Amino acid sequence: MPHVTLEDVARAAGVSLATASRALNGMRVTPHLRDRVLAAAAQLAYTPNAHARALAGASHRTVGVICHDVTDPYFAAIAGGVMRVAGDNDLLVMLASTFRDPEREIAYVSMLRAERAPAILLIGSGFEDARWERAMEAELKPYLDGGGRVAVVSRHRSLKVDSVLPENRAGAAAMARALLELGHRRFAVLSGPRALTTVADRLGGFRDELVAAGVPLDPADVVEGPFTRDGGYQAMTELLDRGLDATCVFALTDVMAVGAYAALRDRRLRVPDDVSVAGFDDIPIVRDLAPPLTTVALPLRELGEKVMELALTENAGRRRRILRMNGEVVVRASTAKVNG
Amino acid sequence: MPHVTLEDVARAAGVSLATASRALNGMRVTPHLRDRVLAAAAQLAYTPNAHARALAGASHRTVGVICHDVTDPYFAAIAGGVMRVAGDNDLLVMLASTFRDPEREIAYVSMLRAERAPAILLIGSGFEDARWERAMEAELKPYLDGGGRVAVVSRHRSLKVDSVLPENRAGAAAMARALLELGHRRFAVLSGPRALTTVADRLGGFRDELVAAGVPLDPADVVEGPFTRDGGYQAMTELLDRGLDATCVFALTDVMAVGAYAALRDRRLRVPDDVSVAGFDDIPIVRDLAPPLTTVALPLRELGEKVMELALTENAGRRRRILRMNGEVVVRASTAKVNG
DNA sequence: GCGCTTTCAGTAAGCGCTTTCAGGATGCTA
DNA sequence: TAGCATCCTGAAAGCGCTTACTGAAAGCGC
Repeated sequence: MPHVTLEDVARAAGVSLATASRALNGMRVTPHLRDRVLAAAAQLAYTPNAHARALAGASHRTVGVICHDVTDPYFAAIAGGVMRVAGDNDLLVMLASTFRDPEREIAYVSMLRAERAPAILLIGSGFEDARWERAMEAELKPYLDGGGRVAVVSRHRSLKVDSVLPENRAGAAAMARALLELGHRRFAVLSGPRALTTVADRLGGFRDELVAAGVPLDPADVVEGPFTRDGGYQAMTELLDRGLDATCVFALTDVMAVGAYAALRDRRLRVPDDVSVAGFDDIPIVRDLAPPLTTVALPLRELGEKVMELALTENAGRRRRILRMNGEVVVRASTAKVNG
Repeated sequence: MPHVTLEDVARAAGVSLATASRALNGMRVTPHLRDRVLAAAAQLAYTPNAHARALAGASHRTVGVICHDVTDPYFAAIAGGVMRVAGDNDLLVMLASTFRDPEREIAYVSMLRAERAPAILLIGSGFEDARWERAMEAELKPYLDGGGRVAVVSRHRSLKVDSVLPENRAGAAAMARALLELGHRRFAVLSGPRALTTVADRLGGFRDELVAAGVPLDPADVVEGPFTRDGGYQAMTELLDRGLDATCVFALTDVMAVGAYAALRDRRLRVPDDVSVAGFDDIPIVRDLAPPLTTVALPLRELGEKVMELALTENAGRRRRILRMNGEVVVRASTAKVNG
């Protein structure tokens, strides 16, 4: 037989469907009957069909989390925070990775809509792409209208939903200040794809602060690569091939900084003796690198906890709530003082 | 209005429910009508209710993956492989983390059963616990009988399902040989919880090989801690507090080795000059540590790809298939030669 | 032009569950 | 003991969709 159904249980217990349902859901039922139902259910290894249940109106407890890549420690850390809060609220979490494909991202939202997930969390930088924005809005609008809840980390341009924003711009500016303080005057940046809002913010914040201090950042000193370890490796290698002039390299994410470390090691260059390196995010691993990485510490787990909480909290007024989360520069051994 | 239903679409298009359904599912329908249906659907931002659809018998495409902790690079890497294959097969992946809680693991299986997921993948070491085994079996049996597919990575004791097994025992033995080869004779082991099958296998393989070479491993030299970075840190610290006698420390996982590095650094001890360190798994980050870690390289992504493939392939005979995956010792700079 | 097959839209029967509604016991008040 | 409120149980109506099954229209050979 393909599946044990509630009807089987009811029949085995000699009660009606309604009674069986009530017994299983803990509503008032004569103890005598309740026991018979539970026993029958256990005996038949009955598992209610979640779809039928959802269809029949019972609310379900699986929230969706969409990020670029769970494999990336940045997202893993945030996801960890989300799962903590979800666990406390007896929710199950469904993690999806888009691998930075806007199409796939929208496909996932669509499928979560279809599943009637009570909440959808979008983690990670949005795309600066009008077409994408419109498509996303088209998916989200009816979902929200249908009572769905949406909250996002770090994408803000147009989406009118609750969000928690890492202070990318301010964090990058603070990093610029810290590095200037150490005496650096010639910088290079390992950047990610320009289409990501995070890139625009971090790069802009860094550059503006330098410029404000009278230290220009030549566009040629900004090398672009994928937001991955290998992207960092490539970008750093490219910089090296051109003949590195900078005393300090700022990677827009820690993951890229890891790649940069490897590229430098392959060239027998030492950090920070030959060149200083700084990152952004403070993913857990960077304090275990040699040397430990100077970076902007974002409270990643907390970001995750906050979005989940935002999505959980009723927001009747339907006004967008924004939580700004500060990053803090943590100077570790990867950045050296330079004698001006 | 809460939700646009197929009926709304059908009415708007002036056709019957059946026709609307067929048009949306790409079955033969007069082009004229088909267009009207599609237009209506688009106009109303219609999304089919996945639950209703599943209930009505359409197969659904979300497989469940259960692991201990997605945040751990080991699982993240395997999950990456799973998602690759799933993506190629147009499947969505639902990732769940149990945080090593057997209860929660069973709860997730139960809920995936309820969702009628076409496949469930269990990633990671099983628990050596008869009660757990029985409960798990009780969940899995009816699921399999109902046509569900199950495949696992690295738990083998009792579960009668397709599995891909990292050669933990052989890998650990090979590591022992490699380390003996380097001249080491006094070892310490950073171990995980004994209840995990992986621990038993790796520790056993390592110890047996040493013993075979006439090098005993005193139980006091095996320190147990959680299978985490902090677990490694603690265990290493404990070892150091006792007065480290070994020339080489073998961490049962790379993640623990990372913690060990930190503990050693805090004591101003150098790897490998003061002590050699080896790990197991070859998670991506370890080649970026300083020094790069000697470890047993498991093809993690591939493990993930294989389980997903196992689950996808029909296995009519219902005979358990086992894929054994070899690990290979990769000697990097964290282990030094010792002059015997 | 007649009976045949073929094509395609519509009708209706569920999928398995929750929940409203109605009715039969039961227990209480007077 | 009659009369009413209280509790439970069971019957039945969907939730939104897919998919036989039905039947009308159209195409074909003779």
